[in-house]
Order: sequence, then C-alpha cells, then structure tokens
Amino acid sequence: MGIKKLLTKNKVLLAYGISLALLLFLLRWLELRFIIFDHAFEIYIGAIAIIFTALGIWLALKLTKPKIERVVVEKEIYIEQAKAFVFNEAEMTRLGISKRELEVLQRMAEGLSNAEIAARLFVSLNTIKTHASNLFVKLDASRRTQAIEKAKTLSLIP
Amino acid sequence: MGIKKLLTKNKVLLAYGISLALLLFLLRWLELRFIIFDHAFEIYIGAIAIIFTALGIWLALKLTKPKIERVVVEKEIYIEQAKAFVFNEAEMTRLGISKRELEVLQRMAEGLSNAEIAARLFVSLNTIKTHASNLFVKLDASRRTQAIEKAKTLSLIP
DNA sequence: AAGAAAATCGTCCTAAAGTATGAGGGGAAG
DNA sequence: CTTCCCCTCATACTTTAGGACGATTTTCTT
Repeated sequence: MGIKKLLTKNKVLLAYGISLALLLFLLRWLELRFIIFDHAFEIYIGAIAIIFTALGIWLALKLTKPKIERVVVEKEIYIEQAKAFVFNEAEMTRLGISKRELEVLQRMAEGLSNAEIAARLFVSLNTIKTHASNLFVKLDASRRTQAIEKAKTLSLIP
Repeated sequence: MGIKKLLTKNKVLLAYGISLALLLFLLRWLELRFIIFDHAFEIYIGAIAIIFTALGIWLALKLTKPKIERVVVEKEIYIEQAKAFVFNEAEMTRLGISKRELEVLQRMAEGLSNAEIAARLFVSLNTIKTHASNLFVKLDASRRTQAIEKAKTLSLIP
C-alpha cells in the first residue's frame, strides 16, 4: 500500500498534510514579521517531519498486524435428516420377534408376496406362511398391511 | 467536510500541529540561546526524524479503523421428526389417480381390509375392489403392499 | 447332554384379495 | 346436447393370504 494511495484514501491523513503545510506558511509569516533567519532550515525541518511521519505511518501499517474485529454471524442451516432410522431392538425383544420373522416382515413391507419372499429366502412357501402367521399374532395384526403399519410405528422397519 | 471542521473536530491533528510548532520554536530557541556544536544540525534532524516517526506510528495505530471480519458460523439445526408430510399432487395428476382412489389408498395403507374400507366409505366391497384394481394398474403394482410402498415413495401418502 | 427356542415344512380349509368384464348414473367440458 | 371421466355396483373366476393343526430338524443355552 503506497503513501499516495493512503493519502487519497484517508481524509484524515490528507487533512493532516494540509495542516502541516499551513503551519509551515504560518512559520514563514512569523519569520518575515519578526526574526529573519535562514528560511531553508524550517522548510527542511518540515519536510523531514512530513517524510518521517509518513514513514512512521507506513511502518505502523506494514509491521503491525491488521486490526480485525471479528463479528460472528450465526447462520442457521436447516438440515432435513434422511430420516435416520433407528431400529427398536427393545420392542423386538419385547414382542418376541425372531430374526427370521423380522426378515420376512421386511420383505413384506417391500411389497413382496409370500411366494416371492420364499424364493428370496430359499425356503418353502409354507415356511413363510408360518412366519407370517406368527408375526401377526406377535404384532396383534390380522393382515399383512396392518402388521407393516404397526411395525413401522414401532420402528421395527423403516 | 472542511479542513477547519476537521481540525476542530480532531484533537489529535490539532495537537500534532501544535507540537510541531512548539518543536520548531524550541529548536530555534536552542539555536539562539546556546552555542551550537558542529554536528548540531544532524542531531536536530535525527531527533526530528525519530519524533515524527514515532508520531506517525502512533497516528497510524490510533486512526486506522479496525477491519471488520464477518465470520459466518453455520449452525446446524436438525428438523425434528415432526417432518410435515407434503402431498405430491403433481404425481397424483401424472398417474391419473382420482380423489376416491386416493382415499382407498390411504385406508389401505392404514392396514384396513377391503371390507373395512367399504364400510368406512359407505360403498360396496365390489366398488373398493374396482378402485383397488385401478390403483394397482396406475401404480404399476400387483399387490396392495406394493402399491402402498410405491405411494409412500411418491409422497402420495405419509 | 437335555431342554428350549427357532426354523423348517406339510396339509386342509376358509377368507380375502385380485382379475376381467359389463353396466348405470352423474357431473363437467366441449 | 353429447362425450368423457369418475364413481358406483355386480357377477364370475383365479390367486393369494391367512388360520389351525402337526411334525421334524437346527441352534442355542444351561
């Protein structure tokens, strides 16, 4: 960041420079009025003062860490959770539902028929029927759709 | 904003100008009063330089505005499972599902049998069967459980 | 090793679900 | 007014689901 830029940028510094110039003129006026000495001396001092003031400012700006005022803005982000399904194992234990029965239940909820479930689990249709019947008793349901509904509210299936 | 106003407003600048003037007078006074050494001029210059450098540094530190850094902190908020169900009417229109059919679909998802649905909607069992059949065609399902699954993923039912 | 629980499979039967087809009434749009 | 869609209902039939037994085999626990 150059001095020129600084001066044009900062009104305060500009005013400062102008005031210094005015001061020098004042001195000259005083000089003319009262004591007459070497004019060059005051001008030189003034120039030195300006230069080193600028140098001081430059030094300060360059060498010091920039003042940073940290403003923390809290931005609320609403995250729609992908419905993190947490399996309710306690409920499964309470109802006495076995692992195999749960598997059948899951497939039933997927919309598969008993025959399809039997094929996927490599067992006979009768076995699936038995599991289904046991499930209905344990879930207190009389239809598979009802069983699915109950199982979902109990977080046994997503 | 005029210079005059700036000067009267900013005490720092005023003090600075005055100090410069005083310094010059002091130097002149010293020059008049005492005998100047050979290197008096260099000493003056050095003193002026040091003083005004310090002044410049002080000025810079005092007058620079702190940079405001806006830190955006993202606060994650997880939506509770009160997750409002938004009915996908577009999908219903696309599939050509009628109001009555949707009603039947909803009851089916609740686990009701066709007979129960018929009783609740005050129509005959055959009517429900017809609606169900039409639904299966429109939803490309062959079972009610499958229809329910599809309808749920399409946000036709919660 | 014995017992309990779980998983498997079967049969018989009934109930419910699903398919196919036809048909009548009513409302909305052309 | 006529056409189209929706809702309604019916009949006849097929398929699937579900209930009620019993039975054998694994698997785990004690």
